[in-house]
This record gives sequence, structure tokens and C-alpha cells, in this order.
Amino acid sequence: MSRSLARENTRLDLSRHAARLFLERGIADTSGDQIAAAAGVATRTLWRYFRSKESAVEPLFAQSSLRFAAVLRRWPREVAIEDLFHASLGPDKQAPQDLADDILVVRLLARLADEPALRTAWLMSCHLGEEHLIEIIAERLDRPRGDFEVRLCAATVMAAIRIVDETVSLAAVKHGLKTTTAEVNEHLAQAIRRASTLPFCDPVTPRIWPDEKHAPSSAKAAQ
Amino acid sequence: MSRSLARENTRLDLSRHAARLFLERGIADTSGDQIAAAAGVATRTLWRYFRSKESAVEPLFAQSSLRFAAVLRRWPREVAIEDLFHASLGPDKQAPQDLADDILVVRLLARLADEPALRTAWLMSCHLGEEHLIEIIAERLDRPRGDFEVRLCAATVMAAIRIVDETVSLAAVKHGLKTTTAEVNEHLAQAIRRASTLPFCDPVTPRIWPDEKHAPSSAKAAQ
DNA sequence: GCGTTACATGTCACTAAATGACATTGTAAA
DNA sequence: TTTACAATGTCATTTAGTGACATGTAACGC
Repeated sequence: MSRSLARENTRLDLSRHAARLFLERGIADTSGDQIAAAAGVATRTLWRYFRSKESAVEPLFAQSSLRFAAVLRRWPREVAIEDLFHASLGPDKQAPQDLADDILVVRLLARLADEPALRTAWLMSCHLGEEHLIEIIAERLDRPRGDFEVRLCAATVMAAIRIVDETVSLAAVKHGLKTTTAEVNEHLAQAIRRASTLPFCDPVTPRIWPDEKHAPSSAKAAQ
Repeated sequence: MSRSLARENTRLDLSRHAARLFLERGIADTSGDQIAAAAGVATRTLWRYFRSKESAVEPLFAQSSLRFAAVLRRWPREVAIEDLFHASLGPDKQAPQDLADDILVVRLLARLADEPALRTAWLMSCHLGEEHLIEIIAERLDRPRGDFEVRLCAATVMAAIRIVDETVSLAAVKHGLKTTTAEVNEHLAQAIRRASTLPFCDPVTPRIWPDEKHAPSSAKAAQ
């Protein structure tokens, strides 16, 4: 196993233990020592991985937004977002470990109102997701990554995703509402559609370039 | 002077000193002791006001988003957002202290890329602004505050404001671009318009109620 | 006016978070 | 094997942040 991959695993493992302990006793009553001990590493190692104990849950958040981003990156240009979600998002599409991680995330999100420190971690993860979205949208619309319009769209779309995540999590944990994946997908697609300031949700036809027949390569160069 | 008002002043004063020191030497090289000493209070007092030294800049952020929210709260229903901004936002409309605070904010925002701890504070302040927006939009559209549509719209609009703020600040500080207030206002209004998922930017006519002539009071009761 | 109350702040001891310095181990390539 | 390097462990140390209690001070009733 590659070195950096092993590091990522340690990181995630620490993150899972941190999340579990935070859920069991709250953040204030969980010490760095406890997290490290639970994961079976030295305390010093924990602080090598994280700048604060709250930020220890970020990899867990990042993990799930990364999986989501991965789906969007494989998004064929002629497919609408609803169809993409229908085809790619579902409990049967996920490894058991990922499913367990998602449950942890949902339970954490349900506590945002009580734990301000948790929200900072969540918002930072959303910011990370926003940067993924910038790339995805820029790529899909053949626009440069620095484009203000692209950044704006990524920000509003990420905001929509965040609100849906928070709402669904709260409904599930606090009110015991069992929403089906299909419903969540529809909810999510609809929110993203409404939030998006650029038309990236619909099929996009590759730009037609006036001078050349084979545009894609030159499009990349133009960026 | 009322007690809680005095507290708010102390809070803001601490926040300004924290911001100045963070800008001068960076967050890592600024200690809680230094911030407290600069503001002329005991270190213990600083920790009574803030849960962490980074969060000490939040009141400064909150202050400026609160002033912005105050403008939106006085927004007549028959006025479009562009006209509101034109009439209410401008350097001549602000107290000198507020102007100085805004400059601090802009300089802080220009450093978000270097200082992750600063971004957490900024994002938390944006979250606060989002909650103000929920009230403002709900009020303007005669919808309940808990409405998902309202929350979604508030989140996307706040995202737009955030992106404009970050972009303008970065442009001003790093590239010395002097943008006029009129330009920023237009930029902001346009971004908000594109981001909004509900039609609150345009004049809204008070709802016509089937049974009554004088709707506003009953509308409030309905909420 | 005076005492009473409530609350903000100061002082100081203390816990917990986070870092620095250096030794040790494990793993990958030469 | 040996070398090399990155990750982790150990321990001392610094800095962030809290608890407990004393002190000051402004508002309130009398």
C-alpha cells in the first residue's frame, strides 16, 4: 500500500473515532487523548493530523462530499442531473463502510444547532466541496476556473446541497423521518436546479468552434 | 449607558484590536494575552467574550453584515433591490467608525487563502448573516421562517454576497483595484438577483387576502 | 442619602490543547 | 543488506482556555 494512502486511512480512522466520541459524550467532554487512544495512536500523532480536535471530523465530511464530487465528474454531457442521480446515487451503489460513514455524518449534522464547533468543521468542508464544484462546473461548461460566474454558481449550488443535507439530516434524526433515497435525490436535484446560476444541470452540447472540427483539445488550450 | 450595550462595545473593541494584530503579525504569532493587553482588559476577560482567539474577529464581520441586514429590513415592498442599494448604500451613508471597520474587514477577507482559521470565523459570520436573511426574505414574501424555500433562498443569496465580498476584497487589496461603491452595488445586486431562488428582489405587492381588506396584520398573525 | 443586589471584571491556580525536539520504527528502494 | 526517508512515539514545553473566588461598580428599593 502506498504511503500517502496509508496516511489517508489513518486520518479517516481517527476521524471516525472522533465523530463517534463526539456523538457519545459531546465535543467538550471528549479530549484529544481519548480520540487518539480510541484509534490506537499516540496523542502526538493526532495533533500531526489535525490542527484542532473539532477539525478531526472534517475528513469524514470531506469523504462524503468527495464521493459526491466523483459522481459529478463522471457526468456525461448529454445527461440531465436527475438522470445522473437516479443512475449513480443509491444505497446499493455504496460500500458498507461508506454507508456507515454517511450515517455518522447525518447524526453529526443533526447536532449543528447544539455544537457551534461542529458547524465550523462542517462549513469548512462545504468550502472544500465548493472548490470541487468550481472544477466540475467549469469543466462541464468549458469555462475557466477563475471565472466569477463559475465561482458564483458553485457557491450557490453548494449552499443548496448544504441546506438539503442539513434539512434531511435533522428530519431523519430528530423527527425520525425516513426519507427514501429516491426522494432525497429528487429533492437535491430540484434544489440544485433552482440554486444554479448557470445552466449546467441540463445536457450541454460541446461548444461548436468556428474554425475547427475537433474542438475539445483546443478548448482546453484556450483556458 | 445600558449594561448590555457596554458589553457589546467591549466586544467590538476587542474584535478590532484582534483584527489589527492578526493583520500585523498573523494569527499564529498573536496571543490572547496580546489582544487583551491591547484592548486594556484582563486576559480572562477575553476568554469570557470569545471561545477562541480566531473567533474574536467575528463581531467585526457580524457588525458589517448586521448593518447590511438593517438596510434590507427597511426595504419598502414597492422598491427593487437596485434602487434600495442606490439609495441606502454608500460611503457617505456611513459613520467614520463603520467605514474604518469595513476596511479592516476587507483586509481580513483578502487573507482568507493564507489563514484557514480566519475562514472559519468568516464562514460562521456568513451563517449568522444567512439567519438574518431568512427573516428578511420570509417577511418580504409573507412566508413562514421555517419554510424550506425561504431557507434555500437565504442560503444561496448569502453565498452570492459572500463571493462578491471575497472577490472585491481580494481585488482591492491584492491587485489594488479601486472599485467604486456604485460598481460594487451593481455587482452585488446582480449577483443576488441571479442567486435568489425566490422573487424577493423585485417589488412585491402585499398579498391580497380573500376575506379581508386590511391584510398586513392578519398576515403577521398567520405566520 | 444608604444598603442591597446583580453583574462585569480581575486574580490566580489549573486543565487541556497544541507544538518542538529528538529517538525509534517500519517500509521502500538501491 | 544497507541506506534513506517518512511516520510514529516519547517527553518536555508552550499556549489556549476554564474554574473558583475576590473585587469593583452601576442600577434599584428604601
